[in-house]
Amino acid sequence: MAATLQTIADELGVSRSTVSNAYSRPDQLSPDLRARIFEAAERLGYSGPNPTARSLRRGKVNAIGVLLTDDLSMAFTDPYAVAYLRGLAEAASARETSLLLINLPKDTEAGRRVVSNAAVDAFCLYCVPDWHGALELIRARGVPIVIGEDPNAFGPDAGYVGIDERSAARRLGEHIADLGHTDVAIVAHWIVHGGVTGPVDADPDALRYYVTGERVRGFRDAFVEAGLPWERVLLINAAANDREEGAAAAAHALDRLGRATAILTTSDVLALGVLDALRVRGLRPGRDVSVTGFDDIPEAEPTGLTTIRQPSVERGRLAGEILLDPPEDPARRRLTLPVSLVVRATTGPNPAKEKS
Amino acid sequence: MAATLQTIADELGVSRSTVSNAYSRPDQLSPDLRARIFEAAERLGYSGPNPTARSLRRGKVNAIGVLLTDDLSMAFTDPYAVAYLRGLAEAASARETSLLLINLPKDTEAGRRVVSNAAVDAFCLYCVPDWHGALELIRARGVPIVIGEDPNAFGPDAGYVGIDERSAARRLGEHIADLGHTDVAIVAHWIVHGGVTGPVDADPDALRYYVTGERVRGFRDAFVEAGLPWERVLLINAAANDREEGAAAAAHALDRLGRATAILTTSDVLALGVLDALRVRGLRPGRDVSVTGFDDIPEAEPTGLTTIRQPSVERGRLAGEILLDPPEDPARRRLTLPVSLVVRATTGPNPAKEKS
DNA sequence: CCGGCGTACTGTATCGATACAGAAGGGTTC
DNA sequence: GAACCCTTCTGTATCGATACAGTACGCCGG
Repeated sequence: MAATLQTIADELGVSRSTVSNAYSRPDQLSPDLRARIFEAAERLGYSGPNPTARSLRRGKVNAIGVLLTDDLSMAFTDPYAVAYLRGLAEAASARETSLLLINLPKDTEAGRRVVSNAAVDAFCLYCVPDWHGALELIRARGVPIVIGEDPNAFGPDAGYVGIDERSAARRLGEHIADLGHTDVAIVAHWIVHGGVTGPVDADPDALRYYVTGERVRGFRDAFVEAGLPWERVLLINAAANDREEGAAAAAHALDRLGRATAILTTSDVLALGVLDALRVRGLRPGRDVSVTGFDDIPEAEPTGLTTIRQPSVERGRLAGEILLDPPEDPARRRLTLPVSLVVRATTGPNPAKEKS
Repeated sequence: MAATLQTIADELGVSRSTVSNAYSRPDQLSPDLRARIFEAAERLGYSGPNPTARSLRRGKVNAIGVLLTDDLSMAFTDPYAVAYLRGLAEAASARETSLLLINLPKDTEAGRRVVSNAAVDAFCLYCVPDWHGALELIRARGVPIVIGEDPNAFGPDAGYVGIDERSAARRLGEHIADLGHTDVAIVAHWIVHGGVTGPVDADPDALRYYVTGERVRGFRDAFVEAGLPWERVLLINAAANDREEGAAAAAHALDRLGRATAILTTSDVLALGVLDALRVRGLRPGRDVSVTGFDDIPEAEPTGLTTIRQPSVERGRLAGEILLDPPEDPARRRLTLPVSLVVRATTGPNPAKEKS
């Protein structure tokens, strides 16, 4: 039988309230009595108020829920996710709040149980597949939410910290078009969910995964404006957002007649894989084949990768701040952050044109 | 005023217990009534039992606490930590349990508050500095604990999943000694806590940080046995366990008269930094200077790093299993896992001897 | 017609704390 | 000496659920 406030109260012949005050409101009792309470607590093996009971009474648990999809290694492995979580953890930590990492199982019923049982003050959704059934339950929980992707996923009540994915991608597309490339491939994660890595024929307006959809549409915007027919663009699905899949996807663009001279990707990690594929084939990035990424992860700079720089850590930090110190002004709970195009060595003029 | 079980009960004229059963024990009521309860819940905006109240009553919160030191980026950035956390998350997730990442602030008082407020069923300590004041509070909480480093830190009641750090390091030391090296430097993290990167004069028997202490002592064991006087070994402190500090530390061993021909490190990450430092100076790893790591992180293999392979993911997974499904047999709650020496290209014979 | 049993639901105690109104006691002020 | 205040503590209501014993009732066998 573990000691509770009452145990200590009985031991000293004071009220339970007083013992509670000793821990939570030291100004409400004399220092002398407080010291005696702590001494008795120590003696009886009481280590302070039960966090669960306290949370119930206070209506606050000091935790933010972070949902991870079934592939949870990504949360720790993907450099963008790592940066985002770091920002979030910083904001939370500054407010004495912890992060509850919730792994969302594939099984919907189990997913609902896990979400229902999560004692949190708020949820931060930063890359949950939009189609997962547990999302609706999260909204029903009625706790504050910040999302990091589709600004419309949860309606205007949810906070939002994101970037203009589409126009950012468009800038990459324009850069490639300006360099004269006409044989272009796009390597994108989750064009089709649950699919394999390889070329797909998909309508950019009908992609389910928001981020990929917007980025692909942004690429198309640029190409269409540059007069490059969309039908000529090779769309390649990557089954996972990692380096290996990036390399595997690139193979489909490189080992064919009419090899692509430019490969755009939806993330730096995929782009690094594409570069691996080039290296294996003895192709020079930026000369034989141009490659672009997205995110500007730390590895992008030493690699010379042309990419979009986005404030990943900042996105996480701001999400945390919006959840824990919600700004009065609703407009300040929905932020679109600026990005910039970083041109490095992996992009260059279309070699086919140079010759002519 | 949010809806509770009582709201639903009143609406339908049934008892609160019955509504509770609808959610938690479907076999206790007729399917028909259960459906009506869910319908009413939907209508009144009730999203299921409050997790905090449920946790209080059940005495279980379905969460494992993971403490991170103030430098929390490490938890996401350090490859060993990432692997460990992944294993832990897998074990937890399989049991519908979440991970509560608790950032331990530098300020001891705030640290105690955060630990006290953490609603968890168990704690997993995998790299908390041994000297942090909040540790004692964790033990006082009386919840199950598994530690991943110093097996004696919490007494025999705590679970333990680790490796024999000292004998593992000894094998690296023997390997280096066998190759004939006599000018040896050791780059180690946290030889002195809060210190700067650079040579230090420290007694291996008096190091506070357990892992570093054991590994350094293991190196010494090997050297002493090989007849290499410990006084000749250059000990270099790395202020952080990252690549940059590894490179900075290596500079102290390379830019001096009587340059080291072998540099042992306490982690692969540091070793990668040492290799960076060699590259900058045009020195060939395994030829001009031998380098060893520790952990066998994914990057070690392509780099050709000689290191100790340890089961990082497995350590996390087993820790989670011990916490969530404690084996009856106490011996099975304290595991020392095997490691192996992986010799690759970064170690080779002492070039000074070859010449003669 | 009675005992026994299974199903469906109810009622109360309880988990371990905090909030808040109130009371006791001593000291000031006019 | 009455009115008032401050400090220090007390007592009760409450947070939102679950556990468990108990009740009501229909059904079956004998």
